[in-house]
Formats: sequence, structure tokens, C-alpha cells
Amino acid sequence: MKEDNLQVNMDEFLPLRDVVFKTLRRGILTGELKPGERLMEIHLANRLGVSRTPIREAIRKLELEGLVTMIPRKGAEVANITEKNLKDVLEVRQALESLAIELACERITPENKEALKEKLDQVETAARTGDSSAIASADVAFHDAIVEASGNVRLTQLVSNLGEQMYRYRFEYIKDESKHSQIMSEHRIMYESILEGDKGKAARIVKTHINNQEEAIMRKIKKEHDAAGQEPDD
Amino acid sequence: MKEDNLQVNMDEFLPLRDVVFKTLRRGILTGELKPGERLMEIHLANRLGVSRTPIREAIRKLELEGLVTMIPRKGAEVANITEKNLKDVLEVRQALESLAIELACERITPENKEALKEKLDQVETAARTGDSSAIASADVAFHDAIVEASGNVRLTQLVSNLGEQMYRYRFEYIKDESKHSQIMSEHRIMYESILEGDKGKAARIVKTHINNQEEAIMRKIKKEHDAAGQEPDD
DNA sequence: ATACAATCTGATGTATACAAAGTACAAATG
DNA sequence: CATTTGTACTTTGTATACATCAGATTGTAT
Repeated sequence: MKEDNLQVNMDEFLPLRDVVFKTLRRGILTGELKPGERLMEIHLANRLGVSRTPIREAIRKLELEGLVTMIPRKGAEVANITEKNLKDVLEVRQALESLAIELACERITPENKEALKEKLDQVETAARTGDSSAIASADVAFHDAIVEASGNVRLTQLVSNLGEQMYRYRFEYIKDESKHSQIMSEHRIMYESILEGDKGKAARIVKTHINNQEEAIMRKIKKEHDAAGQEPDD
Repeated sequence: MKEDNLQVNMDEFLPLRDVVFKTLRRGILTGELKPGERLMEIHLANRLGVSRTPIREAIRKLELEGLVTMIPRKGAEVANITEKNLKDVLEVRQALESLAIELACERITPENKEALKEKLDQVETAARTGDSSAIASADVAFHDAIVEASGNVRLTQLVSNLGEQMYRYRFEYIKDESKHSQIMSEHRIMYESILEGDKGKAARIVKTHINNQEEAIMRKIKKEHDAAGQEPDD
């Protein structure tokens, strides 16, 4: 009798398949749909108030994104997130964000600069208030602004997708308040490196920034994994 | 009255949607389905001898891969490949293949080494015979072996996907026979760098290798674009 | 002849119906 | 009592039917 946060937002002027896609993805990324959970079409269709067709089309996309795995003649289930998997994602993400900031150093436009400064300010004010949620979203926005400044559309898509894979863990490295000042300074250095056009410095700081995140996330994962080992699944 | 190479391979034990997916993707990547061409469901369904449902599900995947673009209430069409687009892809691919070879330097296993050596030999024998097709596929296999040796599954997926985006142009930098010896030596250096574990050297040679490809492809693209400007579409 | 409107066509978007296959459970048999 | 087989049920895979919308075409009025 759990409450059903999985609701389609009918206000959007999108095909149902896209609404369902977004809904399911959000459910998976927030952890409402748990890894290993089966995604049965009729069930979801009833729950979301649509027919099986849009559900299936949404699942096809989630499948390609790697968020669900298909078992032939059995159906879809939420992909399991392993430590290895996350490490792989972070490794790739580090390379791509490094590329992004290097490209940004070369190509940043005045508009990008303005946007980036704005996001930086938001990170800093959020960090001062200590509001984890605000820091997390400002952090994401800041990184998005950097990737945007790279001018590479495909890169933007990929980084955004990889970022979403870790949505669930975005708070982990922010929770530790003692790190807030460090986070702030890292962001400031990134910003300055870009303005200076110092690619080497920029790439280095991005790498350490993501490494810090990785450590925090890995700690969390290990903890989750241990917990999962104890309690049997319902 | 053009011949219809777009045929589903019914021998495969896969859901029709996957067969259709592969078929359409192959059609797009080989250029049989031309950029801008509309993909109408009923037509494709008749042509491939299946119903609309598998067609639609295949299109959803192609959509997420970026191979087709959806126009609301109008349908799918083969994505246009612009010069900018290809540049973006190659930029990302360069970063990811660099990462792959660096990781391979650290993590390569004896089995990986053996496979890599085998592919290298295949490249060299193919280069000596001058068979462009053989060189192209051996080249792909060699790079795949490197990425495989990185031990990063996500990276493997991404590189493979990006590689497919440029399937059409894989011959371009091989056609020029005067470059064959250069290609061979580049591959050998990559191989040796990995064995030596020299990440810097490995990354550098991969970058120049891809840069060379990029030049050849860009020349080709420009030529295609000019040609398209002259002849009107039928 | 041109502009505008109504209609008609053909495509997508969505729902449902039907087929096939895998699984679980129960009954029968050794 | 265990094992095997058969049957029913659940769920996916595929096809088709229905709804809706956008664009084209045709007809009419100015």
C-alpha cells in the first residue's frame, strides 16, 4: 500500500511515450523503482493510466540508455547498479568533463561566461547557506554551463546522460559539510582556469573534483551493498 | 524500381523489433537510407513484412541513438549528418579512445595482449595486400580490442556507438594507398605503447591517428555537401 | 485569378485484440 | 515420497483497429 509517486504529468504537450519515458526514468533515477524490480507492462499501464503501447516504446528507450535490461520473453527490469558499473561511468565522465572544460577554455563566448559566472555565484551562495539540495542543483547547473561552453552538442548529450545515471548519488559528496569550502574553491578554480584559458589547470581541477565525488559515492555504494546483503528482498 | 537491400534476416532468434532495429540502422549507416529521408511506418512495415509495432519500437531506439529525428505528428526521418555533427563526434571519440588506450596500458591482460597482437597482424597483412575493405575491418577490430582491454564496459559501448555513427566514412582515410604504410606504423606504435605501458605515448598516437581520419572524412564530407548543392533531390 | 475555407487524405498516436511462450502448480505415476 | 507431465495462467510479442491531427486539394466567392 505504498503511495504512488509515479504519476504521469498530463500537462506536458508531449507524446505519451515521452511522458512515460520521463516518468519511468525519474522513477529509476530517484530509486523509487529499485534495481532488479520487474517492469510489467500491464501493471505500469494501469498505474499510469495509459495503454501498453506507450509503455513499451518508453521501455525501448530506457533499454538503450542502459537503465533497464531486457530478459527475452520475461520482460524488462530495472538495471542493477554495481560498483563496477558506477566506476566505469565515472571514469568516462571524468574524461568527458575534462574534454569539455578544455574545449570551453578555447571556445567560451561572452554569453557562456556570463552564464557560468551566474552559476558560480549560485554555488557559492548555496554553499554559504549550507542547503545541500541547493548546492547539488547549482553544482549540476555549473557543470552543465561548462559543457555548454564546449560548443559540442554530442558531448553535451553524453555528459548529461552519464550525469543522470548518478542522479541518485548526487548528494553524497555534498552531505559532508566540512567539504563545502573545498567544493567552493574547486568551482572557483574551474571558473578562473576557463577565463585564463589554462587548459591543463582546468582539466586537472575537474579530475580531482570528480575523484572527490567518486570517493563519496563509492563509500555510499559499499554501505548500500552491505545493507542489501543483510535484509532479504521482499 | 530500386532493388530492396533492406531485408530482415528472419534467421536470427531475436524479437522482430531488434531485427528491424539492426536492419534500419544498417540501412542508415551504409547510406541506403539517406539523410532527410522519411521513415514512414506503414511503408517500412510492408517493405520488411512485419507490422507497425516492431517498426515503431525500433525507431524509438534509433531516435535515442540520434540516427533518426522525430518530427511531432509527422514522423521519423533519417538524421542529417552535418559537418559540425561529425566534428563533434570525432572530438568525443578522440577523448574516449585516448582514455581507452591509457586504461589499456594499465590493465591489459595476457588474453587481451594476444587478441591485440592478432588484430595487429591482420591489419598488417591487409595493408600489405592493399585490400581497403580488409584494412577497414581489421582496423575496427584492432581498436575494439584496445577498448576491450580498457576493461570499462560503458566505455566500450560508447566508443562502439560513436564508431558506428561514422560507418559510412570508414573507408575514406584508407582509400589513399600512399597512407597505408603510415597507418601500419601508427598501429604498431599503439601496440608497442600499450605493451610498454607508456600512457602518454599511447594517447598521443591515438590522437594523431584519429586526426588523420578526421581530415580524410572532412574532405569527403565537403565534397558530398558541394555535390548535394548542385543536384536537386529526386 | 487569387484568397480563403471546407473537406479529404494519409500519416502518426494510442488502444486493444490475438498469438506464443515460459512458469508454476497440481495431479498422477513410479 | 519424489519425479514427471499436463494444464492453466501470466506476460510478452505482434498485429490490427480506432482516434486525431497536419497538410494538401479542391471548390467557391470576391
